[in-house]
Amino acid sequence: MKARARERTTGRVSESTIKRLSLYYRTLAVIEASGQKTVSSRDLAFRERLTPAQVRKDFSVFGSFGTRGLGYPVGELKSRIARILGIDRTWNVAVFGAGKIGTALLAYWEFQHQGFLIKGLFDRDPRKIGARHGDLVVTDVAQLESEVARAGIEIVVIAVPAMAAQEIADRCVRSGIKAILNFAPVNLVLPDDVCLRTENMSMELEYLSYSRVNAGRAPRAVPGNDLP
Amino acid sequence: MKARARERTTGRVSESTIKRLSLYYRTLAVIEASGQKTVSSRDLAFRERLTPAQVRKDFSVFGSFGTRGLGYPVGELKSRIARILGIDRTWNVAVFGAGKIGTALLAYWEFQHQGFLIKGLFDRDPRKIGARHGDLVVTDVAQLESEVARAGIEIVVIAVPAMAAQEIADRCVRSGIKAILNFAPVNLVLPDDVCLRTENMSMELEYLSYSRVNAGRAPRAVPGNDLP
DNA sequence: AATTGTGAAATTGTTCACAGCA
DNA sequence: TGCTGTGAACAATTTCACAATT
Repeated sequence: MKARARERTTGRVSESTIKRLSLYYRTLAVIEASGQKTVSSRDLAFRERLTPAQVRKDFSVFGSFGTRGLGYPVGELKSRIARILGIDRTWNVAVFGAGKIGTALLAYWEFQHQGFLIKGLFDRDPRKIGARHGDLVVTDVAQLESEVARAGIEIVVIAVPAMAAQEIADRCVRSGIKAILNFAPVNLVLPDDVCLRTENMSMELEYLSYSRVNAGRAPRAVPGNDLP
Repeated sequence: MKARARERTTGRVSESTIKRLSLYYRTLAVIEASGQKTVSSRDLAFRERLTPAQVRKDFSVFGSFGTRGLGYPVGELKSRIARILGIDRTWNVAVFGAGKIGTALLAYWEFQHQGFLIKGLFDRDPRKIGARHGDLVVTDVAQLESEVARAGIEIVVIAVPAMAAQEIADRCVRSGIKAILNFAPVNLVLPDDVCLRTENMSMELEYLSYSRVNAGRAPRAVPGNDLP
């Protein structure tokens, strides 16, 4: 293949590849900050505890970004990944639920998630409505439909109690929302064209529990080498 | 195989099976609360958006729990899963970082995670040390080693800034901790026998972003998340 | 000499399809 | 009849290994 970096329009890309792209992106930011200009699949693999072949395969799905004998140009690789992930733009986000989780997310956001702009914070509780969090004011969830439209919300974070989550999700979907990040411990039922991710801390804790109980054999991603 | 429910001691169990067990567990609690006494693989599969064969395969890894023609006894299945996951006991947990994320976790915990008991909350900031959160008092992180030992901490949650996370993790590991749930946006480097899970909200948001940009063909999530 | 890009092989995970049992 | 348990078929993902390129 002619080596001028070419982006390929690919058919099916696996979820795991996309998740790893996200990891690479974060690590590339660190590498870029350190001043390093190129990075090899071996280097990146070592940092992520993956194999170099995996790293190359992940990138090759989208085309040829690297230079044989040299590696990948850090800055360019990073911006290509940003483009693939769709984070070379901003997204308007609304958070539903101004309780502990909702407000903790706001704090988390401050120094992270540059491209995901929180444009709305909603709650049902009259005692919370009107409260300020940074430059956001808690809005009555009754105004969900009008505010989602007005603020051009594209992604919704659900941080309300389990009981209320399905109703909020339904109303968001009816307002045209197609991407939901759910923190409520409940299986939301949504149309197939809505992308839903459920953040599930129980699952992670239970996985830790499982692996402690079955401590003899721990699950390992062995770092792998192409050549020493 | 003789049909008396028998637990099998299995060799390699996939991570995805364990994650799904966690999902089944949560759903079984809902089913149990509804009074339903048996559940079929078809029923469970429908609720989790999986295939019935997948559900049966997951259970069969650990033995035969069901009754042909009838399904699985809800209560018994639930407690078997609890045993497999190691949540038929309690675990002593410490949280490092009493900032927004750490304290949000505490609130989240209240009505969840019954078996994971928070026995310590630590921070470095003198203004936070001594503050009460429910029946926990923020302890100086200087006492990490002594408190981990005294309270019999087995699982650690890291909710400190990225800068400080590796140091905390190292000290925990030196104190004998073998299971860490990390909320700091950094790749921790730890010995192979320490089980580490990193909760990564960026990854989920970026996945949503990706699937909106590539909206033509909707993404199917993996176990752990939403769809098969 | 170093390192990518990629078919082919190996491995892992999922679904099928049906025997066997309540 | 209905539904589990499971080997065999199939599908997806990862790793290998090496030609191609700088």
